[in-house]
Amino acid sequence: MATPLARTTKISSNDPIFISSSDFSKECGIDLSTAYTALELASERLFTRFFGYTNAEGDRVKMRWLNKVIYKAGQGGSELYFTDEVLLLLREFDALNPYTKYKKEVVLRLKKDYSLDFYHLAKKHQTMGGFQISLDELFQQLGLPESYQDLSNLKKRVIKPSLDEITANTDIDLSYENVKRGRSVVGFKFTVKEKPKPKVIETGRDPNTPDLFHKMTESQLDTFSSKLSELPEVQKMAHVGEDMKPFIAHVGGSLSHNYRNRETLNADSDRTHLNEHELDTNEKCMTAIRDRIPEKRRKDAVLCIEHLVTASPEWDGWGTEKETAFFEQSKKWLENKYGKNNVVSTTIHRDETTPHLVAYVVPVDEATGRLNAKKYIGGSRHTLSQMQTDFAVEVKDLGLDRGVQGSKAKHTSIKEYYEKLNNYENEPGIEKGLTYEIPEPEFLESKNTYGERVANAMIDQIFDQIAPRFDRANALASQTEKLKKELSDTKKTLDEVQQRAKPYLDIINEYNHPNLEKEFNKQVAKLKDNFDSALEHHRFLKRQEEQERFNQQRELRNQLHLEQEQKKQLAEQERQEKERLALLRRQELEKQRKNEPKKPDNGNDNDYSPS
DNA sequence: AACCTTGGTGCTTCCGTGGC
DNA sequence: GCCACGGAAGCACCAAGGTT
Repeated sequence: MATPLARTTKISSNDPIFISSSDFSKECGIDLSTAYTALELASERLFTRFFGYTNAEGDRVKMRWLNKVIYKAGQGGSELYFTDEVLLLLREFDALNPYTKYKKEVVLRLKKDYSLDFYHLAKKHQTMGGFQISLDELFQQLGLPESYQDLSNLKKRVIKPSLDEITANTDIDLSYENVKRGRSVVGFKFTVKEKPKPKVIETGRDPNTPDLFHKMTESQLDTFSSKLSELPEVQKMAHVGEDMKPFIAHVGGSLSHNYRNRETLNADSDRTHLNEHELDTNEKCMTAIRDRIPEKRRKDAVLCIEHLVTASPEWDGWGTEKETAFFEQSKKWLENKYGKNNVVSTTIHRDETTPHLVAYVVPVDEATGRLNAKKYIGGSRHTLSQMQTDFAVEVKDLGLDRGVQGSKAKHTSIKEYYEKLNNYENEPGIEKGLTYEIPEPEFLESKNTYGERVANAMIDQIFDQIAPRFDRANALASQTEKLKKELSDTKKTLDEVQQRAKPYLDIINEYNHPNLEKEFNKQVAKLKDNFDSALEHHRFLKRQEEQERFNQQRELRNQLHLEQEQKKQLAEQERQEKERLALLRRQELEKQRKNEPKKPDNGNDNDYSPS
């Protein structure tokens, strides 16, 4: 804080530079209550510090920064008296000496006692890639106490912590190695490397357009928005300041999304050129909003209303003249509702799923000149609902109807949408978690070395695993596009089918009348009765038929039985007749034998005759 | 006021290694 | 091969500041 003043004013060692506690607390970002003590301590430490150099004659010169410090108890600050040599050096070697020009943020981040000294040495030798320094020189330059003659303590407590802090908090990586003579360390070789610059998002917008939100990462934007709102200059522009802080941060974020100056995941960059902005940059838009907000206002006033006007994705007007008319009528409706001057700026987005219009409205009541959002969108919980109904009337001629009143449908907020994108691991089909193997510590390996090794191994493994997931994500995106097209084709087919079916559906609807239904039911009842009678008759006939069939079968059986009996009788008669004939034959033969004379026996064996 | 965390300091112990 | 020295690691203690 003091050195810029010492550099730029023509003061001598007798002129003090006054640093107040309040300035000190602001600059260092600490509470005012602790700033008094901190300033006193800082002054004390600076008073004890010295530096050295070799003059033209080759003599070593040691010099203190300050020759006097006065704590002004009554004025809440300290008076610093720089030595003439320091003042001279600051003035004359300003251009060559980077030490006095380091950013305050860098200086404040270096908390260790010797970090700043090492940082200074490193920056001085950065272009050469590093520097070598003997132990004696190091002790002299840093003003190290004798206790650090123990090299282990010097490394452990001075060099390593300082280098770690510099590497973690500044724009350079600083490392070191021993310089030995025999086995003794006689100095150190420090290596300085510039860190790679942080990546920026290329938005493809006009490079000639100056823009506060251009080429920043998401976190940078957030930080910037927040910091911007804290700047006295911005607060001054905001007339009052305090209540503009969150407002500028919020609107800044909204505008950078609106003007596509930040990465917008749900937008198709190929269609971004189709977007229309009433004011061509977000900076102009922010200025216009700010200019419209009255200087005198309540602390809790609503400063701006962001409107989003759209219609169902299925509407057939998208991409036709109807779309243009829709947005024109929407704007006209907003201007009628809020007054033309209050509708500060409008934007049409055509690069998201459904085209929509975004309008920034400052709710100034023309009658009183005051902010009065309640007049337009407050008062009753039905106001917004009524607004939807009014708007529906405005665009009814375009074939649009009001949405379902009192619908419980819940939109996916942008936050939820992005959270879902980020939590892709929970999606089905996506592998969960990243895995990595932690290497085993080597024998006698130090914790620091092992820690670095583990960290490097984990980073390598995680990168290896992330890369294919990116590929898969791209593949999924392409698949999604394909499915979207299929869905679109299916919708077209469905529309065609509905068109074809329409005449039939109309006929059905035409006959869909209560009396017809009664008649239909009557006819059905009659038919049912007829059916029941017919069924009964059918059953009767069937019973008769079965009875007849039974009778026929019985008759047949009787007849068969009779025939069998007759057969038996005939067989019996036949047998009796045979027996009678046989008897008659025997009787005839007996009679013949009795009547014939007796013949001699001539030994004829063939002669057979009964005896 | 008690407790915890962080950073600094002094000291000891252990082990590897270069010199003799 | 012995030994003194350098370097690494860890313990104990203290002070200051923050948290509960």
